[in-house]
Amino acid sequence: MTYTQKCPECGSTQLIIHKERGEVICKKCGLVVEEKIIDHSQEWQEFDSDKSEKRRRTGAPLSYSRYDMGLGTDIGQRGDLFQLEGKGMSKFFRLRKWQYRISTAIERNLKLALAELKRVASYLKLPKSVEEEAARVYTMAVQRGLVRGRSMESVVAGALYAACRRHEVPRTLDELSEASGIDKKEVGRTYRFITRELGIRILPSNPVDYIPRFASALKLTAETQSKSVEILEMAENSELTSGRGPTGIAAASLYVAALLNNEKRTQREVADIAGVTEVTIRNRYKELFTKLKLKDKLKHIKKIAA
DNA sequence: AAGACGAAAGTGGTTGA
DNA sequence: TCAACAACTTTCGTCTT
Repeated sequence: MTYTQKCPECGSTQLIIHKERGEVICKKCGLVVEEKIIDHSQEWQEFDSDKSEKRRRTGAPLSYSRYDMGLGTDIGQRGDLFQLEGKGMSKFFRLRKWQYRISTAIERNLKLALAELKRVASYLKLPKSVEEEAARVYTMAVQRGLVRGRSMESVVAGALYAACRRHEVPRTLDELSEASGIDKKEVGRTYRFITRELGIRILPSNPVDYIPRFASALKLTAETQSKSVEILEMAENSELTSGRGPTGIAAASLYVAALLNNEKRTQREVADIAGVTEVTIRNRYKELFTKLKLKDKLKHIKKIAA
């Protein structure tokens, strides 16, 4: 999908389309250009090219929030039985019994898991699309028997984390951990496990995605927010971001931006919101200073203030 | 007194043999 | 499977406002 509009505020053409929020946001100045956009894209995922061609928009949409997407198939009880006798008959009954057992086991599991998933998702105020994605991931995990040996809750948390990352509405591992009551390490472990097993590729999370949330939690102005995005881009160009924790970088750039805009927040405050320590912020923004030569700028501003 | 700073030691995860 | 390694945290003492 392309978006060719210009930002009416600053004229920038760098507009970000946020499907889950239904908003178009200017990357430069943070202005919400358009909101409550209707998502016209198809709501299902495609597994292979063969099936995707057969998809038609008829009937109720497929939903991964339902354990069998409303499309279960059972081995029948009557009708085609008359052709079988003896061995065939007993085999048939055995199959039916197992199918019943397996499907009820999976169903029970999914029922519980999806309820848990719903709870955690709403606790974190996650958009519906992420919830669906997580449900899909979880369903695949169950079908592949990846839940065995792991607690259901931790797999749910892992699936949610993966879904968040994919939809670029990042929540930190800490937040997932707090919402689900699962140890942070455990969430990370199962997250890595299921994404590896299911072959889900995830882009490394972008620090910019954290900025709006952190900024609003710190009650910073929009100017500061876009300032920090600016700093973030400069940092990225100077190769300062690779290999570092995205939250730390986001926190540091916010801290610096707040300083530059005379909206000073203590390192402690920023650190708490971002879920990193003050030390990390110090290290990051020390790097920002030396590499980006922000030092002079800051001194300049201080002089004006004094 | 609170915040900022930095050194040093410890932790969990990744990588490469 | 193990050791080396980088990033990050914890802790604590010192400096600045």
